[in-house]
Amino acid sequence: MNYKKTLNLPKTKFPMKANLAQREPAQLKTWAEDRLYEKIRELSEKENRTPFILHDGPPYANGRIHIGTALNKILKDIIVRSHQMAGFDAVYVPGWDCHGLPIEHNVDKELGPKKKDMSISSIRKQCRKYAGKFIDIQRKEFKRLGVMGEWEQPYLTMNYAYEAIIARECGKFAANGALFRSKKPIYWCSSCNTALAEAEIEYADESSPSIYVKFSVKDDLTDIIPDLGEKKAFIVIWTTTPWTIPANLAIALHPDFEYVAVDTKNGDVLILARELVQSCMELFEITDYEIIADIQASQLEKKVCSHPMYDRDSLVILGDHVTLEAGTGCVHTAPGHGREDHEVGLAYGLEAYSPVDDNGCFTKEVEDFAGQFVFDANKGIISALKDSGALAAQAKMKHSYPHCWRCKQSVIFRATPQWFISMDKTDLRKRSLEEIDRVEWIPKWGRERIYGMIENRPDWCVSRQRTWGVPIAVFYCKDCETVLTDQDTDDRIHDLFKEHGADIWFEKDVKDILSENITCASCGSKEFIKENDILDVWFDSGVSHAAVLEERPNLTWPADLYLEGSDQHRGWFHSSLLTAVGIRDAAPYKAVLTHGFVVDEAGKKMSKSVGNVVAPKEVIDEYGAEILRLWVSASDYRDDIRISQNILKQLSDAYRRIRNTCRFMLGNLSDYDPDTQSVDYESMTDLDKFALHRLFGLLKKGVSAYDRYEFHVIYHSMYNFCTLDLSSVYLDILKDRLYTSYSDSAKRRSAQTVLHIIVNGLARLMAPLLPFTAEEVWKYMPQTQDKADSIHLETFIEIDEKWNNESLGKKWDILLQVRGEVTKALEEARAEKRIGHPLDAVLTLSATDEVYELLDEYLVDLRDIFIVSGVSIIKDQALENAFESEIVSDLSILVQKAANSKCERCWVHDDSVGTVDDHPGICSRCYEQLEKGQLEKGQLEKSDDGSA
RNA sequence: GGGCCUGUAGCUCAGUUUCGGUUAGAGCGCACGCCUGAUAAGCGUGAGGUCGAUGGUUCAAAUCCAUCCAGGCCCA
Repeated sequence: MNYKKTLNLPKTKFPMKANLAQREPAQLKTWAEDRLYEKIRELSEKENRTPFILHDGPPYANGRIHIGTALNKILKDIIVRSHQMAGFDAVYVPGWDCHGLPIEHNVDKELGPKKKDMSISSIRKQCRKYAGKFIDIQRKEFKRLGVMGEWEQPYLTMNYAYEAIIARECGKFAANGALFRSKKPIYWCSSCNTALAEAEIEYADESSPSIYVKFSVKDDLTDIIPDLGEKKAFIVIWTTTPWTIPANLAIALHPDFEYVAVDTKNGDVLILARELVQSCMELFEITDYEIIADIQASQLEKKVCSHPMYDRDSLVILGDHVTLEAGTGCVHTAPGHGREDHEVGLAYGLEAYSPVDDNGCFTKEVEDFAGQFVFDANKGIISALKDSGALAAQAKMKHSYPHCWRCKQSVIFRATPQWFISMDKTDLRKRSLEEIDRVEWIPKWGRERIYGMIENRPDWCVSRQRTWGVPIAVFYCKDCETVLTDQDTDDRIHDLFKEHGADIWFEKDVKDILSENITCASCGSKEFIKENDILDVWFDSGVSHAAVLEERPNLTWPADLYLEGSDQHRGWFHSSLLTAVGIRDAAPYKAVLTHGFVVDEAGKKMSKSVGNVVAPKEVIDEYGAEILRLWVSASDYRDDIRISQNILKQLSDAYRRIRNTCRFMLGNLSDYDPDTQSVDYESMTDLDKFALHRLFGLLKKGVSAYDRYEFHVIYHSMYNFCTLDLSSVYLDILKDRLYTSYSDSAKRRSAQTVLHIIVNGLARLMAPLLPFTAEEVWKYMPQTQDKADSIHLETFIEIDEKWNNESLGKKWDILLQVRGEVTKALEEARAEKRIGHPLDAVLTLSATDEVYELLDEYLVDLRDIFIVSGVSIIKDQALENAFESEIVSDLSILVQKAANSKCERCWVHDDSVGTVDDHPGICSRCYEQLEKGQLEKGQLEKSDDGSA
C-alpha cells in the first residue's frame, strides 16, 4: 500500500519561483487599480493616526535614475512603510528640483543657434518641457522600485504656486535686511558676454606670461630689518595674469611661513619666503646676495606698499591660501579678480575692485590702458613695469587655464554685482548653529559636519545670471541701489507668480508691477530697477518646507525626518536650514538621517570611465526590484555601500531562502482555519512555545530596529530566524508531526497555530522591506475574518508578551546544544557508512547533572527533537565507542543502527511495525493516526468497532 | 592641502561607544556528505580571519592613543 497518500503533506499554490521581474509590474498594477495608497490614507484618517512626515528631498529632473537615487528612494520607502505599519499616518509626497543650469544647458544644446532669436519666455518654456519629460521618466522608475507615495501630486519647484513661494521667501529675506547686493568675482566669458558657472568651464593648457613684480614698502621697516639703512625694501610678488596688476589692492603672506629680507647689493632689499629665496635669485639672475633679516609674516601685516603703476597703496595682509609651490610666497591680491583674493580681501575690508567691462576691456578708470582687451594689455603692462623698474623677472609659463565651454576662449575672473544673504547681519549663522543642536543627527557625526560648514561658510551668494530659474523678484533704487521693501508689492508678485508662473517677471516692466506712488525709502527717488538675475536653485529646494510642508494640509512643519546622502550637509540640509532659520527661526526638520554613497565591490566610486557602474534597470530586469530592496535592507547604509554581481547573487540566494521558508509554512496551513482551529498557548507543546519565544525575540528586535532605522539588523535577524530557528530546527522537527498526524489532531493544530502566527508576524515584519513578497505571502495565507485586502493596510503583528518565555528558552538552548552534538555524532556515523538518514539510527546519550535532568524531562520528545528512531539516556556512566562532546561536558553519544523495521509511513524504525493486523508495514502510532484521520473524514467503514 | 567618515573571513553583518579581559562570532558562498514526503527544495559536517599597517600605553588591545596606508563625501 502506498501510505504517502495518507500523509498531510504541504500543499500550496504559492510559487517557488519568484519570477520577480514579471510578477512585480503586475502587482503594481493591481495595487494601483485597488487604489491601495488612497485606502491607506483613508484608513489612517479613520483611525485618526499621528502623522509621521518624511519630507522628500527633490532629485534633479534630468536623466534617468542611478543606483544612488534608487538607494535613497528605497530607504525613504522603507521608512514610510515601516512607520505606517507601526501605526502612524505616513504621508509621502515626492518632489522634483526643476530649475537650474544643467537643464538650461541641455536645452541650449538642443536649441543650438536658434536660441539667439528666442525670447526668455520661450526658452523657459522649453526648459519646463524638458524637466517635465524627465519627471515622467523618473516617476516611472521610482514607482517600479515599489516606492509608494503621492505620485500623481508630487511637488515640483517649477509649479506656479511653488515659484510664487520661492519669490515670497526671497522677499522676506529682503524685508528683514539679510539680502544685500555686493560685488563678487565670477567666471566671465568676454566673447559670449556672459557669466559662467563652474560647470561651464573647461580647462586647457595655455601659455601665459609669468612675471615677478617688486612692490616698494612705504612704511618704515628698520624695526624689522635693522640693517636696512638707506636701502629700499620691496615685497616681491609673482603672477601669471599681468592684466590684474592694475586691480592689485594687496599682497598676501602666509601667517605661518618664514620670510626673509635679502640684500641684493644694488640698493634693493627684497622680501620673500625663505624657502624660495634660492630659486628666485636664480630667476632674477642675482648671484651676490645676503639674507640680512628673518621676518615673521605678522610683523608685516597691515604695512603699506606702493602700487608699482599707480599712485595707490597696496596693503600687506595674511591668508592661509598662500603656498610655496611657486612664486615668492607673497601673493599678488586683486579682490576683484580672484576668489581667494576676494575672500581674504573681505576680511581686511578691501573692495572687489574690477575695472573691466563686459567685453573684457579696461574701463576708463585704468590710465594708459582704458579700452584695451585685458589679454592684449598684458604686453603693455609688462613693459610699463619694466620701465618703472618694478619688474624683477619675466618668463613664459604653460599651465591649465579655464576656458568657456561654448566658444573655447579663455575666460576671466571679474567682479560683478551679486545678491547675497548675509550670514551675520541678522545673526543667521548664530541662530542656525543653535538650531543644529536642537536637531537629531543620525549618525551623530552629521552634527559636526554641518556645524563646521555653517560656522565657516561665507555669505550665501544667491544670484545667478541665468534664464531657467525663479527671478530674484526685487526692485532696487536706480539712484542709491537701496532694495525696495514693500509688503503690498511682495504680495502682488506672489499672486502674479501663482497665477502665471515666474515667467511673468520677464514679461512685465517695472511700471506694470510697481504702483506709481512708490518711492525709495532711502533717497525718495521714484525710479526703480527690476532685478533680472535668478536665484540659486539651492534656494528653490531650500524653501520646500515652506512650499510643501506648510502648504499641504496633510503634512506638518517641521518634518519629522529629512533623509539624503551625506553630500547634502552642504546641499539641501544646509539650504533648508538657512531658509527656515532665516524666516521662521527654526530648523524645518526634527531629525536628519544620512546615507553613504554606492561604491563598487572594491569600495571605489562608480564612474563610466572605470566601467564599474551598476544601473538599477539592469538589476531590476535580471533580479527584480525586490532584490534591489533586499540589497538596501541588508546593507549598513550609514557608511558607503557596495554593490556588485557577486553581492546581488548572494542576496538573490538569500531571498529564495526566505521565500521558500514562507512557502513551506503556507503549504502546511492549507487545511487550517485560524478563526476556528487555533490552539491556546497553554495547550501547546513546549517546542511550539519555544518557537513563539524565538519569534518574540525576532519581532521585538525587528520593530525596534525599524524605529532606529537599522534595517540591516532586521534583514539579518529575519534571515537567521528563517534558516536557524525555522528551517533547520523548528520546521525540520515539525515535519513528522505535521505529515503523520491526522489533520485535526491537537498536536497538528498546535503546530499550525504557531506556523500561522509566524508567517503572519514575519510577513508583516518584512512588508516595508519586501512589499511585493510580503503581499504575495499575505495573499496565500489562510483567510480570517479580520484579514485586510492588502498586507499594507495592516500594522505590525501585535506581540503577545506571554510568548516571551525565558525559562523555557534557557532549557531549549541546552537541548539544542545537545542536538548540535547529536548531529556531529550522526555525521561521524554517516561518514563511517554506518547510517544514511538519521532515522536509520537509535541513540544512547550519557549525561550528568542538569543536562541529564533536562533530557530525562523531555525523554519522550527526544526522538522527535533529534529526528532519530529512538533515544535512551543513561546517567553518570561511560559509553564505549561513543562520540564525546567537546562542548557539553560529560556528554557522550552512542549511535547505533536501528534494529527494528522501518515504518513505511513515517519512516521511523519502531518495534510496533508488524503488529497491526491490517497494516503490517506501519507502526502503531501511524495506525492510530490513520484510523482517527479516516474516521474524521468518514472514509473508513470498518473502523467502527469501538477501538478508536 | 583642510573638514567629516570608514576599514573585522571571498560576501553581508555582530563584537569597538559608556566598561580593554577566556580560543574574535553568525549566515551566505565554497568543499564534502545525507535525503528524495519543502525537490530548479531540505538537512548535516568541515575548511576560511596576524580584526588595514606600524608604533605606543597596559599584566592584557579588534576595543585606548599616535602616525601611516587605502577608500568615500564635502571644501580648497
